[in-house]
Amino acid sequence: MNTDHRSGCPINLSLEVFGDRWSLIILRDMIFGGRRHFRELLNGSIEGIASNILADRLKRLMELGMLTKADDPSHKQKAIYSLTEMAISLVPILAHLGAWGRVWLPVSEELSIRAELLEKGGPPMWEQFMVDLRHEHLGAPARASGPTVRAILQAGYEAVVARKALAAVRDPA
Amino acid sequence: MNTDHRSGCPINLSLEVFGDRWSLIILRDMIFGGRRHFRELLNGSIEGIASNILADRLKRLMELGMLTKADDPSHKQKAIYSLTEMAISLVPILAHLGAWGRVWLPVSEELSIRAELLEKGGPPMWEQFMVDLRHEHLGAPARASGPTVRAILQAGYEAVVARKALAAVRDPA
DNA sequence: AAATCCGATTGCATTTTGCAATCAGTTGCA
DNA sequence: TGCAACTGATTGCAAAATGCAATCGGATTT
Repeated sequence: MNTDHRSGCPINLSLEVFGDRWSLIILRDMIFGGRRHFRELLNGSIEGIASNILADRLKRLMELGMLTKADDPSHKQKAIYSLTEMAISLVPILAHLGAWGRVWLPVSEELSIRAELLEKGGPPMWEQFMVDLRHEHLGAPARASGPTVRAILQAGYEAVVARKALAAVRDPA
Repeated sequence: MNTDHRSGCPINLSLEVFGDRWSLIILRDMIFGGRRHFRELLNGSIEGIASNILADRLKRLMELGMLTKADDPSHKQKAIYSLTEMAISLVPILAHLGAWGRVWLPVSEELSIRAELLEKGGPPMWEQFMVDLRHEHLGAPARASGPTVRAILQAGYEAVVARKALAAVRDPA
């Protein structure tokens, strides 16, 4: 059980889990981007993770109980990574982190619209999102009605992108 | 403005601020431990930070706008580090992080009692705590009445330590 | 006058990271 | 059938970060 921790402080132990530059990025892409495969995570993240780091972090997150891995039945070579409840319960923290970053850091509009929507939706929206994720990743029952939270966030993102593209056409720099 | 960031994503930018093993530990010790001096931070943290890392992180956090440094008037050699609003507004995130760690990680009872109290106090208690911190670090007005939140957390900690010591006396292993 | 405390700094070995190339097996398509 | 593209990784290597111990010059305490 006690495998070499610096201290039993909750904040310290949390840092030992994702106190690095990539683990939370991977979880972000799985949670908000819906990515489930190695290549999706490798090519999909804007930040450009290296494949050896990705492999290492996926392994680590699995050992920590944040992810599981299964064979993709439709594709003998593909592996599907799933979030565990431990990872899904990070949603409120990611929402707070996004809100904090929006206030204090030089975020871009496109990439912070999701954080803004999630902040406005508040804890009820986070809870809906977690239900969606449990459905996707743990096989739990889906919500009865309405679009998924990820679809809502994605729609907001696309609206911003479209609006900026339109503005660029109208007013070429 | 744009000084070499991996992306404008709020979560990524947040990770660039404290996505390492020490920055949040230092902020934790300042926020919850009330430490203001280099030596207090050096000797006070259970995890045992090295002096060169501490010096580097203090400098970094100052450059990022999370801390300020001032001369201690009572001691020509001492420097006092203060939290900025940017750092104080991390309190809700630290509270969530502590709550998450308490559920999913092998925390020790002594070191997680603060997180437990903060969780039970909820957002109203966090807000009180932030008012206290603004008073301590920014010279803002103090709350009119009642003990500081840190004093409450500290009392809880000491109660646990005392209870465990008593149990050890009564039942020597 | 001596010892201790102050916020660091230095040197050095170890570990982690970043990057590019590569791997063997699987799949899709001509 | 042949072959290119794609699958989840692995390897080698240079650069950066970390951990650790010793040390610094000045200030304060005893």
